[in-house]
Amino acid sequence: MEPRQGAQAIRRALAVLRILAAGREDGVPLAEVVRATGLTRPTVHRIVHVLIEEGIVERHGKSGRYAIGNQVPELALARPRPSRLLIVANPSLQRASAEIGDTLFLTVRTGNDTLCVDRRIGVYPIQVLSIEVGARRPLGVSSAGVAILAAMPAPDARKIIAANEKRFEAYRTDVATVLGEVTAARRLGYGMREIGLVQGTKSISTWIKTPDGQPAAAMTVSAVRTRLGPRREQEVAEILLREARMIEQAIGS
Amino acid sequence: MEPRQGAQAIRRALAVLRILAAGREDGVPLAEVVRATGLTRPTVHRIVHVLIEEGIVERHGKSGRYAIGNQVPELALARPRPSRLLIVANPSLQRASAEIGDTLFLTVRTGNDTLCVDRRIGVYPIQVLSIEVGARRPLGVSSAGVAILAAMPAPDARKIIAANEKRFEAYRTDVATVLGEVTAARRLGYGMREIGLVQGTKSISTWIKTPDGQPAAAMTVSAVRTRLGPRREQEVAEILLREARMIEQAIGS
DNA sequence: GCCTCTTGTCCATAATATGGACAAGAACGC
DNA sequence: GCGTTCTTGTCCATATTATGGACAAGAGGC
Repeated sequence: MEPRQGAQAIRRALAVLRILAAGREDGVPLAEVVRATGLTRPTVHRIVHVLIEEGIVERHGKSGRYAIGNQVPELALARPRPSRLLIVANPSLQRASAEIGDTLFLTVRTGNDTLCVDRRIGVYPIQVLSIEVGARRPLGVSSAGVAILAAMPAPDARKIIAANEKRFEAYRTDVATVLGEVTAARRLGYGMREIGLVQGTKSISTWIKTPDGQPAAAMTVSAVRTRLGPRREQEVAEILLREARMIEQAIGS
Repeated sequence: MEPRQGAQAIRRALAVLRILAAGREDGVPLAEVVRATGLTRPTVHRIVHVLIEEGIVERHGKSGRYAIGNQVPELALARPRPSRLLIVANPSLQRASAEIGDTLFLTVRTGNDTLCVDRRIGVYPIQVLSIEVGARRPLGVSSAGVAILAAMPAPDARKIIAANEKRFEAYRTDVATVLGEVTAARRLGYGMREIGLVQGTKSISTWIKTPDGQPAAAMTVSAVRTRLGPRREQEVAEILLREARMIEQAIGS
């Protein structure tokens, strides 16, 4: 798969779109897109404004930030069915959520990003709700991303981490830290972050591989840190690992 | 709004995507994309294959057809909320569906296309179900498209019809026919097709305008032709017109 | 007022996307 | 089998297109 050429502009436009997607409803300022993509400002400006004319991007009146526009969900309607993963993961999420009681996430890999595609609220009265379906982050900044990186061949993981370098700053991390976390996750057998993206939370993630051995998703539990001591971390990890293996089975069949 | 330049390739890629979206799950053969966009084959080929590498387009193994890929719904997750129109139209659709009993559609305009965004099945035992949420067609080939064209200034409508010319052939119609239907719809006050896209069906559509006077959507009833004689056509049209006005009110407030 | 941040625009230039021409595969008829 | 007519895929010289340095103009802080 040597990169086909003659379409630089299209690839750049898509890179811009993926950064804008990470900004969700609020959008992203132009300068941030410039930073994250490494493109020059005139180029990003031109791309973004053409995409606005085409209805693919919107500009928020007040803030001037750029966000994914209306036409993207319209194009998405061409694919009506929910993904196979979402269907086969459903019973596992149900079970694990009931057993654990804390917030559960299903996160997929898409390019160099993680994307939260499902969330289950548990029964415990304190729940970490900051991450929503649709949340998108560079691979490496969340425990789910660390888990997915840990499950792939080290050179591939390193490549992705290097590609995301420019975006790490916005999440207050860096290449060295991420590499360390990935190594730790490989040793542990699951991804973990003592300091979640939200203050005072802790997350545990297991990876889910497709039949060809590539990690495609992660299952994550997030809770206030005090609820995930060493003992309970072990318990939760075992449940997640068990369900992850079941989902892998279900994908295969 | 003079078209900004320096992004021909991006605009072309989007034109390709919109054609692919009309093909839904089944996708569209390359030759058809070439026809519909008016681009040359090498250009379309290059664009489509770059989009495949980027995950925006997929190729169906068996048929070799090209279709909207996984990443499009993934990008769409960045916009979680359903559109305002869908929310405010809900009670009207409910009411009209109950009153009429035949299948009801809500269709929006997106660029030069119509896009079905909601469908309600009625109580009558024979229902026209061939059009699904996500169905996308050139403006002019469905009664909803005719209604929307009829509700806009004649020069704008003519421009769109001309732009869609190359795509009409696939739907067995042409510019002259569409122009005739639009004129008829203007006179009637609603759009109508004695011969629906599906054999033996008939459709009636009313337009819905935004506060600025631009038609943004249409509400359609489709039924087997025998169920929509002149008398009932009148009745159904009155209900649709009443509800369309109510939706317009609701959008404004 | 000044400074620093952002976004927006211009235009000469180089690099990029273009499409004519050619090739190969698939489906059909005979 | 062979010819015909579809389709899709590839090459590469060319000119058109996208690029980005430089400059400008707002917006906000102090």
